[in-house]
Amino acid sequence: MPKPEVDPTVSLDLSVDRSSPVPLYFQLAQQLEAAIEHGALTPGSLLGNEIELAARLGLSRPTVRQGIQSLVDRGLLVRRRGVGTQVVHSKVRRPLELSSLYDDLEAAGQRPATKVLVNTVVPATAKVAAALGVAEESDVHRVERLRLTHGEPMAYLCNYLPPGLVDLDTRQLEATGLYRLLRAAGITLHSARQTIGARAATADEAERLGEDQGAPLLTMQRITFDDTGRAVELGTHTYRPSRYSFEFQLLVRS
Amino acid sequence: MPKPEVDPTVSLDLSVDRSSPVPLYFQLAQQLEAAIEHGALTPGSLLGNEIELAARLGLSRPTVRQGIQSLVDRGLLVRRRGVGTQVVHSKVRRPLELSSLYDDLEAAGQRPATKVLVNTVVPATAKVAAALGVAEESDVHRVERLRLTHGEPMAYLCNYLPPGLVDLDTRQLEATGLYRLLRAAGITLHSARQTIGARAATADEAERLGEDQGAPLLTMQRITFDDTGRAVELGTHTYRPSRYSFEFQLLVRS
DNA sequence: TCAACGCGTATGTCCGGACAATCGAACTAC
DNA sequence: GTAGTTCGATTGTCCGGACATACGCGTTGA
Repeated sequence: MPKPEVDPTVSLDLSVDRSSPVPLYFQLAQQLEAAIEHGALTPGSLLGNEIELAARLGLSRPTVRQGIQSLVDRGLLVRRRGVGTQVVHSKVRRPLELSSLYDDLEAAGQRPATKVLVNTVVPATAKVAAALGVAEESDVHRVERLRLTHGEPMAYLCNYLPPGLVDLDTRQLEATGLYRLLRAAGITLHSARQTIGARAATADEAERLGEDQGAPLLTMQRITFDDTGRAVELGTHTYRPSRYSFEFQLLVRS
Repeated sequence: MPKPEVDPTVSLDLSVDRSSPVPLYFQLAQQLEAAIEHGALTPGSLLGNEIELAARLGLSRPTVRQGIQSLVDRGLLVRRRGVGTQVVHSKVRRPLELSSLYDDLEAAGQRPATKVLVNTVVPATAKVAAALGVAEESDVHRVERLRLTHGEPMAYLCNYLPPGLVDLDTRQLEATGLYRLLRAAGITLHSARQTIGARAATADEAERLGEDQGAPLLTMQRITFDDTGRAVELGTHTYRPSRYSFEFQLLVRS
């Protein structure tokens, strides 16, 4: 008879600090995530039922459920009625977030450099005005930047922002990403609408990015909204495909 | 004095059916979503506090919160402590889901056509074996398809699947999408890892898609996992950028 | 005039319990 | 041996309440 197929129920030592300002369900979620990351909770292993887990931690079941649910929402755990909660196999880790190119690169340890080519105020064209929800011909910020890694150009970024939102200092733009400036200005980013495509480089684009005319470029257009629904940024970016591609994880909305 | 900036608190007639098998919180969520879609709840309007809403519906506050939370998770509502819950402005609607090209096109009313070029079993190369988590040289399905819209080729799709998962009938593959076949086979899709890039077309690719050699192509690689963590599909797709681009919405994970 | 304070209000967190729905496996009957 | 049934285990849904926390705004004080 072969060895049983059922994954073992793992029992690990969890604890919560009731004097901490961190919510209890969040403490639990953090510890579970750490246990998964660290390997204490192996893929496929069952988590043990919620009732007993709550008793062991001195928490109520709703609190335990809330903690588990947050990890389910992020794809780390799967619940099955009548079976239990188990750790998902494989490298299912960080799902897609709304992030800036700068943060992505920095997270990858690339130390990106930015060169601001243009930082002015211009009258909005019809398309820009429609995207940002402002009047045509009204003033908007226009920022053009070149993003470099290892001294080589990687992307050309053109952004429009409505006026009065944030102070666009060229030095700050070169030291950090646009999203950080927006967040630092008290803007709560909420969502974005993106389009990713490809096309051949024009002469100008080729020149800027160090490619040949007609070379394939990866393009991305994005409108970002804050939590009041205002459009706070319109970006038109072109990337050198040899140096950049979009990687992300998707979760099924169940 | 200008007219007040505060958005009005909208009161609409909601009701739940306790004899329905549909969960109460879900009924509430559906009705709220319908009200938003229909325009009864206008962007920016407050939803009214949860306590009173619960009382009006004869529900408990946790149930009402669960219903509201599901819409918050989908980006339709925003909660503010001390303020209330309000409808998000703008066209922030469907966030990114794990979907198939076929479903996307059909949802857009395109009626896609599929031509199966290859449908065989081949020994797995090192890369395919690593992606699918099977032994090198073991048998895997290989499917090559051409996706057409309006009689014109739009994408070339090459997929590998582990054996024994699903019966890959060529006729079915031409009538529907691969994801539907997987779901119909009882497989619960969970997540996918994607990479989107661009490159110049090779002679073969140009031939297949009706482009010139060296023309820019949009590329997508995807490994799809089911809820047990198994890799169930590896896809390598190339798209004609003049006929297809990736559009989606991102939500900030707060 | 303007800044600091306090209050009301709404959501955030947490509790303890109850019953229903579903899954898997052991058991039973044919 | 096989198919159908029963049953235990576990999550799903729902309730009613309690206190904490943060935001907006009016009031107060300098």
